[in-house]
Amino acid sequence: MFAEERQQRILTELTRLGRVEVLELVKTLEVSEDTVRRDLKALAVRGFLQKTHGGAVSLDPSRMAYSARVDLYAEAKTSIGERAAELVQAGQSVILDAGSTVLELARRLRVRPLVVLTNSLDIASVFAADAGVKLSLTGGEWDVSSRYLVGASTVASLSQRRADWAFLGACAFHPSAGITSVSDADAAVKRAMLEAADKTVVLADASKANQIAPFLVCPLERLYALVTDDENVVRTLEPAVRVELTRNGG
Amino acid sequence: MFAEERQQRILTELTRLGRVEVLELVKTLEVSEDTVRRDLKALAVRGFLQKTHGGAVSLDPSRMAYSARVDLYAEAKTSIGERAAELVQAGQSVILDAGSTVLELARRLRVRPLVVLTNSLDIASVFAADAGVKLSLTGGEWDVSSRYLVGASTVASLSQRRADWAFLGACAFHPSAGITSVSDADAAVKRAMLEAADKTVVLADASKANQIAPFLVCPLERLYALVTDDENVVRTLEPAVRVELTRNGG
DNA sequence: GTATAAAGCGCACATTCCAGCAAAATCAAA
DNA sequence: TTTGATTTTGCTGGAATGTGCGCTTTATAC
Repeated sequence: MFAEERQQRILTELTRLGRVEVLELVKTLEVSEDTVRRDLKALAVRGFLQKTHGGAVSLDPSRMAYSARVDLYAEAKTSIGERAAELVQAGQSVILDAGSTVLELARRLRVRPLVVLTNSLDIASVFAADAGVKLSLTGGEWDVSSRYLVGASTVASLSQRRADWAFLGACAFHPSAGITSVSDADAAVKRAMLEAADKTVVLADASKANQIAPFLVCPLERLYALVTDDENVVRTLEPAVRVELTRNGG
Repeated sequence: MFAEERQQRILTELTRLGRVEVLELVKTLEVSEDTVRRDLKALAVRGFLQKTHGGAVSLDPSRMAYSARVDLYAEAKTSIGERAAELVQAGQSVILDAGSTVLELARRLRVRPLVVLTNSLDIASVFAADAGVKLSLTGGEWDVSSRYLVGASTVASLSQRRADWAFLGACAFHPSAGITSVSDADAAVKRAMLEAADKTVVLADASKANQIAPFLVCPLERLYALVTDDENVVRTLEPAVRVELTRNGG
């Protein structure tokens, strides 16, 4: 049995039960403990599971906590958020999409006063105790796995607002296909945010580059800018859209 | 059971109830006190909770104030929430007003499946990771001091929904003046909740009895029941409204 | 104040992990 | 097939980690 086959079976077991033990896998796969540990280590590095003493647990958001999820692009997200935060000036109003990259932006938005409208509970809680921020939430139905509010109610509350900026996150983007999303409902919310804002900025790390998802949000030309950490993006996307590179990138 | 799994369960319990006790966890997790304390310490270092003598409390900025606040009526609120939770059956839909008493109710709502609509971020976060609950939020503007969403947007999103129950909290109530609120905007939201629900229940500890605030929510006759811990309320309010007492199961 | 409960510390025991090594398997080309 | 380089696997001993126990210190309650 090849290493790839073993690791595949480990992942299957993991999604089925949410946890695996080294000694169990030794019996099931008929290999030594070391081999199992090496497999688990390899899978952990690739972000497929969380190692523990004696085994591993799933980092599926539904099985494990959101906070325990490891993020391979954490560094990129931080620098992207930092760069995007520089765009906003005191007294302006911003619409913040859900997503970990936008959450980083929210944490780095230091200017006050500020008007914030978001569909993310995580982002809302960043500002919840801040008297310098006028915070609003869109209504909507809570998506447990993606942790955002979506639906007709979300779109409706966005349609009655105006803002200086909209910051969208976690999209797929592509030179010709533009900004796309994996979810119909998410795309609708993003479009509503875009409509409500004067200028729209998309935040996306390198993993989102040259990807196409089924549901169109908007063409690249519609954006004010795209903030990323990937140098190659500048070549492929400009001049269709202004690309802001993070510090280390350019 | 791996340490990660234990800590995960501690966090789940913590977001649900806002607090955990070492001795309870010892029984639940079937490990020694030392192990529980080590888990709590590890989680505290990572910033997931605040250790206390005998357990831990949630460090969520929203709950911090709650747990740190000296609340003379904490016990009453717990028992009121517990009593009110008994009214709800699996599969029903509930509208939950903001407020510490209703938050206690939310924590004790164990039946699933459940449909929840609320204007409180604190209550929303109780259900945010629960796949058995279909959670929605009203939109609206965030009130920093009272910690709820209010405004035209809140009322509008309520007007498009129906629910089996509405649970309102933190009102003033009076035999002749009925249910009243100190805030115009809050009263409007409460009225909208009342309109959207089949049956409305008001949760109020003894401190709210015989009080009159400037803005009318509804007369007592409009309610399905009022849940309180104050025995005197039965005499003064019945038969205008059905009163559910916590102590003796009235 | 004292009594009681909880927290912290060091220890021992068991388990798990890891680095290095050598054997075995795999592959590429002569 | 043979040869040699590379990868994978299993083994061994030492290091690290997790857990529970007894003890002392500290905090809370009365």
